[in-house]
Amino acid sequence: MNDKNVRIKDIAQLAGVSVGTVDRVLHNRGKVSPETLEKIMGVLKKKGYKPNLLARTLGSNKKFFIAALIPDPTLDEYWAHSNAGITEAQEEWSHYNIKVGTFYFNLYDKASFAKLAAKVFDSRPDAILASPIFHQEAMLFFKLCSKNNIPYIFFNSNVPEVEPLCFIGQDFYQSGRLGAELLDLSTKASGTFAILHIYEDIHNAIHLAQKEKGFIDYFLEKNNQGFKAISLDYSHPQEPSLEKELLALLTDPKMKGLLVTTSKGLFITASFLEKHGRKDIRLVGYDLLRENIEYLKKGVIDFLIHQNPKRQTALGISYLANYMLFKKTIPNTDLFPLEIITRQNLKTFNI
Amino acid sequence: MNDKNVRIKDIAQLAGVSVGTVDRVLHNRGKVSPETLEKIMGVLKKKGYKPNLLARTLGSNKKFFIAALIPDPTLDEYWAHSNAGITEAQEEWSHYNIKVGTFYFNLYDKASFAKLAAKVFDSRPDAILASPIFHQEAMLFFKLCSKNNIPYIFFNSNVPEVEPLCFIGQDFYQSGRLGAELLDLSTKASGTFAILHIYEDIHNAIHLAQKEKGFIDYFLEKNNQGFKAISLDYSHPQEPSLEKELLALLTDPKMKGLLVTTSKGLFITASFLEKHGRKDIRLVGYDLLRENIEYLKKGVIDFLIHQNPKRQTALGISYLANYMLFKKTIPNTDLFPLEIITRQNLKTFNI
DNA sequence: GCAAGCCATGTGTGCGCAAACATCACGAAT
DNA sequence: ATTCGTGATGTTTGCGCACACATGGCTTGC
Repeated sequence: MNDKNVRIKDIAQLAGVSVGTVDRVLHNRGKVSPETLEKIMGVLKKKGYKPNLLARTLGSNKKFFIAALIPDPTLDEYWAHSNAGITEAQEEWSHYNIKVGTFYFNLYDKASFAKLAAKVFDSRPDAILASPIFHQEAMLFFKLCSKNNIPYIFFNSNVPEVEPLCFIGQDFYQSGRLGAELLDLSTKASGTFAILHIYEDIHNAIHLAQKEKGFIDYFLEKNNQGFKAISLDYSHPQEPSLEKELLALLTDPKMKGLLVTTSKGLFITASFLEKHGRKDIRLVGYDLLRENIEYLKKGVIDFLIHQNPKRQTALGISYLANYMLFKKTIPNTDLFPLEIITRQNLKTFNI
Repeated sequence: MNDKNVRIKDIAQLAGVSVGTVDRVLHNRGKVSPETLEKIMGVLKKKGYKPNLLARTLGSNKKFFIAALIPDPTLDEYWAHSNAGITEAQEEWSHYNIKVGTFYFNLYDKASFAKLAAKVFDSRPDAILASPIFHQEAMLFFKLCSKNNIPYIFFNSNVPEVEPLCFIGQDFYQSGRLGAELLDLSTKASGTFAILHIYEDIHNAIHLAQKEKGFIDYFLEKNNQGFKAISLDYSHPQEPSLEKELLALLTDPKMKGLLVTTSKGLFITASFLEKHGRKDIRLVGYDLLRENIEYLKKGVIDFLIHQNPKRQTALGISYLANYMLFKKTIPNTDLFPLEIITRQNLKTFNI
């Protein structure tokens, strides 16, 4: 085969037409007779034409604007990581005429989501990356985007009803199973295991339910071996009452381990366990937040499951850029590996 | 600030010179008077000029050739993954005038490495990605490359003496510590733990030593709690003798867990444990090879540590491409996270 | 029968840059 | 004084493509 790249010019020459006609074929701009169309298509396929993407983006002097709609990173450490991923990707794609604008809503305030969504719409973005944590509000907004042909990718949580271009996140069911397994492996004895939902807001109820199902299923499969799994909800935790309830929970001498589904609930539980000196109870939870890391190092938390929020958003921007710039097809869903963090591999994740 | 990108033309205009002069400054091509140089530098800094990398690579119609020197992927599943990463990256960068040529040497044959290295050199590559598993031979060859100003990146193993542009791999010491920790966590009792080196060839002796040190150190820190760590070498394993030796090892009733440092040694050990029904001994090892995955699923292996060979090579190519194309600075070393694989998160790594 | 319209196709320009090429002034050598 | 070299600078071309624009023939309608 010929080593040189085939250009539009070459195709035109081989088909006996001008570059303009080839261009029309490549972009479906019509006004091409069926015969020449067929001829050009033939040559195109035969020579395996691949557009030079550099020249393409250079030539079409388009600017793209991506709006990122995420919770305020200053209010929550987890979202700060998401935000960092956006910043990183922004940097990376700035060369390609891609600009990213961030819109931060209040994690605890549905109304602020709706308000910001309106702002996003007003900014006339070419695409949107969002964490649609308020289901109803998100559904409304992204239906509107759909109508206006604005593509969007979701990360962290999904709203499948509005069919995003892609969902980037984790398999929560499997995540619950993993949590269960880690407790199981690190105890190697039958007993009672609990999954705790400690949250201040309801927006991630769906995740929690899925995690719970995975957790329960895992132990159900071991049912005949004396394992018992229980699930407990602590919404809107006021410190004193929560502590009393947790204490009640731990009166069960068979209690072997806890999986805490929310990252903040985790370090609350950890502090509790530490305070009461319950070293015999294994503790597993989510996310590399500062306090969780501290408790992991101390040995109060045994395993952390990492969601890689930074990579989620960076990939989201990257996908959108590729989609718009290069018409790349992107996967319908991209579920990240469930990464297990312990004391010994923590630093290798250099957070 | 002005929204528009500043171009060379703009800089030239502001400095009252022509684009040619600015170009000379940007590329250190000399022939610029000190005054104009200073003036241009000033404008450059003031306007924060950033070259349009698309236009740059388009304009300088350079082709780059990267040679990848790795063990024959058909002889070993681990290296097949490395090779897959190269293929993937090749695809990704083909648009940017970057071509990758692969050179496969025999993993068990130093001479073939030297021979292939010569071929690599003859191909006059602009850069090299290599796994320098034969220390001496690699040292010789890359000294030559160094003299000829051919940049190179190492992955998997390192030869720091020849100062590669970057080393991509894992922290083997920490990896040994992690292996120890996983055994420790999944037994929660004092006893004897062994690190086993089972290998057919000596080339990765350095890794093994580092892993061993980490392993031993971990348990040393627990010494007062009745932990004991031993290390055993089984080079050139002939199945019968190896089995006998392993059997001898397991007569110690206190034996709680094994860390096997080589991926092939791992499934040999697993088959042995399975055969003798030693379910009480925890087994930890390396790499997502087909057989290891089987034993993980069966529960014979408890944890696998993933080295992500595919991502190592893909990143290596990516680094070299960025280095040559965009003059991007790349890190001196990039140590990958130590990823822990269990039955429950295995599928989320979609190997 | 001739202008208007339209379809199929060809041509030109610019994206931002690298690099070859051109100019020009000034001083040294003949 | 004329030539030549050289350092400093300006000008042009082309990379491969998108897209606006131009052309030219052929069909309509009156």
